[in-house]
Amino acid sequence: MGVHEQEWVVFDLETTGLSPDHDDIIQIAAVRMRGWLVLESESFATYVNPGRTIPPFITSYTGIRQADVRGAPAPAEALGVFSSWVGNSTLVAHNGHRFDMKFVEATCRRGACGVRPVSYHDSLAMSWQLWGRRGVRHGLDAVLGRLRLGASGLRRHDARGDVALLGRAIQAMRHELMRRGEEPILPQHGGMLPAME
DNA sequence: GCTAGGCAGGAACCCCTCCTCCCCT
Repeated sequence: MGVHEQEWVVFDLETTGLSPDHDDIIQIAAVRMRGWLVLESESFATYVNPGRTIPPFITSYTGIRQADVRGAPAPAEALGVFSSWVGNSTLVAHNGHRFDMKFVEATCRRGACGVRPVSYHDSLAMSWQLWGRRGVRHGLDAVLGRLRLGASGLRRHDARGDVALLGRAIQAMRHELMRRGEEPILPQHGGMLPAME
């Protein structure tokens, strides 16, 4: 299967903080892409109950309140549901190599769940390829700005808004690379998700 | 975009350790 037909799941996590070891997931959102097109109708979103108080800074940053996660599944359980939704697709996240997948793996470890291998890409690689690694910002806001992609009603730092924007950014970056006559180079990493039930 | 933590990757160097950069919430 060539990269063009490949099916991807673009995903994003909101958490109680930056440390995979000391913080927990509070929201998971994802959208499917096929042939470099975002399939808006095939999306996934859930709040996650971290089993503790969400720091005020995180509530102001993400808009996620304690009441939003009350009654939501625990982190390992939510990841299990997500894993089933992902199926055999390859995951993609922005800075996923150093952030999102670390949280996924730490959550699997803490939840002592059975795991399965999964492949993933980090969309930072596309930004590096397009604009050069050094001396250029590659955060999602910087990428969206360079691509002239506005938020258009989507809320940044809500995982649902972020995956919709990241999907569009990936589409636009691919378009920009093709315009230059380049194929996107996306290194494939190996990670894990909870085993599918 | 305030705050904190630490990987990954490179440099220097021959195997590690140190260092710096940058991104995520």
